[in-house]
Amino acid sequence: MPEPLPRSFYDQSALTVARALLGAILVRAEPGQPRLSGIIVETEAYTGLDDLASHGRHKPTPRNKPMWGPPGHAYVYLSRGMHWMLNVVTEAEGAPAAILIRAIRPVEGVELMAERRPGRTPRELTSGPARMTRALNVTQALNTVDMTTHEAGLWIEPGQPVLEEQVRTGPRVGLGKTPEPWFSIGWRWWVAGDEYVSR
DNA sequence: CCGAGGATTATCT
DNA sequence: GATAATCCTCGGA
Repeated sequence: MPEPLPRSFYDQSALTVARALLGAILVRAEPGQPRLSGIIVETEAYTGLDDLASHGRHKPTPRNKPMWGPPGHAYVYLSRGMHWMLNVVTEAEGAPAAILIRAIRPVEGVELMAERRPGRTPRELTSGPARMTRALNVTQALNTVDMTTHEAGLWIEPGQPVLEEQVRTGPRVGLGKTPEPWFSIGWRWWVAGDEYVSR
């Protein structure tokens, strides 16, 4: 069984990590359940410094504090009062930055994912940040856990590298009234033509 | 197929 | 009190 990506992987620029995560395998292992996994096909980078779209744009608060924490840990928060979002913290401790994992292509445990997403087509199982967390049972309970070990049942393994010619970038999704240039900057990465990419 | 609007609640101003 | 790194349903074509 491959080892989780190490802390040094996440201790890089958020932009570098967001690109490098394409093709990696997100793994969810819960006691008494079959292992769930999928290939990461869509990511978004949020840096704190001057990024007016990022939760790390201001001071640390109870919610966004994990973004300042050590790289390789999870940052999970509730969006719109009902959807859990999964991020991986990047860059050195003290620098607020994280990657939002927006979509995966299911590999292992598709049956269980389907059970958790009743009435959905296969494509709808994990083709969006909240769809994915629902299929993988990622909730608040996983906020701040270390994703560089097997301990918490959530980690990322190396996968098949995605070639540069298959990578696309574009504006991040759902930013509302975020001002330019942050609204349109190409900090969303996805695999060209993959049906599991959101929208 | 497509766009509009509602759901639902923690979080921050 | 307003907002939110979203998803789903429904109505119209």
